[in-house]
Amino acid sequence: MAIPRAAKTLRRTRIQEEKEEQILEAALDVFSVSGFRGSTIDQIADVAGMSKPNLLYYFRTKEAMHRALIDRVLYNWLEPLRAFDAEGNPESEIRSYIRRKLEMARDFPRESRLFANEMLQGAPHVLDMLKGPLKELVDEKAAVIRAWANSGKIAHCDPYHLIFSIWSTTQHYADFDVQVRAVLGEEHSGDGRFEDAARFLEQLFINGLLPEHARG
Amino acid sequence: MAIPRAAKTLRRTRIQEEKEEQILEAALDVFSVSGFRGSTIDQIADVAGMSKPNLLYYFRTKEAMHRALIDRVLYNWLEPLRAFDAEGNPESEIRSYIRRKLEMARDFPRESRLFANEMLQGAPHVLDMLKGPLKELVDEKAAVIRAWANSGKIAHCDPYHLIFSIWSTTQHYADFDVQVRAVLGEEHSGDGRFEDAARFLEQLFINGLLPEHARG
DNA sequence: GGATAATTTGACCGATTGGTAAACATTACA
DNA sequence: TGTAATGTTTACCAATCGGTCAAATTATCC
Repeated sequence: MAIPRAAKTLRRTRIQEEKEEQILEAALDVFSVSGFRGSTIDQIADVAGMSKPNLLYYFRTKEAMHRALIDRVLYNWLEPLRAFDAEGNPESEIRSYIRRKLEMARDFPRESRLFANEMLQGAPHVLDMLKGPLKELVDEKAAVIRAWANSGKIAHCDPYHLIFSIWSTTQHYADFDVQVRAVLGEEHSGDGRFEDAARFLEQLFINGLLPEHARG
Repeated sequence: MAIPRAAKTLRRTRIQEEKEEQILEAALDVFSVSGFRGSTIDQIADVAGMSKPNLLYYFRTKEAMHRALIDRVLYNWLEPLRAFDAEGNPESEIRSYIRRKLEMARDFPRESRLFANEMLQGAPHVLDMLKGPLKELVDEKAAVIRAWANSGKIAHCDPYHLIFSIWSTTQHYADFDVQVRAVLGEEHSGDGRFEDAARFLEQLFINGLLPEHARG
């Protein structure tokens, strides 16, 4: 007789690890394209290559699947911002933050779209995280940027909007990938496009933030 | 006896104009949040304050509603880019393009989210428009920007990525509004936030594109 | 006012939705 | 190897989905 699913968490079997992994991978595929409401359990089961009830054996509801997926993806998503270092040199810190965010957009576009979908819907599942941990992290990094500006290392600017603009420009290449491809033409895809974007954005932000005394 | 709906387009009555307007307004509300798949006709009918069959009297399918909505919204959406003037002065053209896009994000956030949703899903309903009219328009404006760079009026840069970055930074304030609000705190909403964003972005793009000879 | 066209509604349809129950199959472990 | 725990499947459910239909209502125009 099957044990009530609440007990499942007491000891995790090999099969549990594998199947949950498999399911979340499929869920990422589906949720990142259609959002929560637009995705169906059947779709996810299809992609995961298992039956719907089997899927529901591991995650009791669609909600639970979505929550598990977001939890698992969230931590890594904020890693680049966490790595942003107050002790470092502003130019190289900003440069490598842009690089890292751009690499994530290239290597984890589904994760980017998952969040974008969530934002468009008003962040019903992650609002607390935005107002809590995310805000705190951004506040901390904004203070760093402000200190750089005050000591003349970069131009005076609103650090929050600077962070927003790095987020938006880099994530754009994941979230609006279709549009970027349509406008540039298919020939400009792959690494060339990535390098062009990186070069442009670094130029934009580095020159855009050059301290006042460094301009003519 | 009701006339076949195909004949409806021959002569449009007052009621038709009003109701179609009412429906598209409601559809914008719903589609912009949940995307095409995630939205239901019942939801839209609810918001529009009319019965589902009545709604389907004006638009025969959900698809038809969505198409009509996108058609209606598209033209205005590209207006700022169309207004981008080759004859003008680069700095003021870029400045006012940013302004205009930011105003649209502020005044028409639902329209912005409608497109964002469409992009995330791979643009199933507007791909031809992206590859056709949009690409042509962007190609044209990119040539203008390139000419400005070649004549030393602005720094050399990839004009396509410049356009992408203006799109993404400005639309971010509509599409990721929840996140922006969560991070800035509710007190920083309204026009103050808009002005801060405009100031920051103008600074970023104007300084970021300052021609090489104008830097120290 | 009456005829006619346009609009609106309630009742309904088959397909799909999220989710369940229980029988069945497999695994882990003594 | 036996058996209890774990995993999988088939069949199913009520609710919701996109959409139809015919009857009822309202607007238009002579």
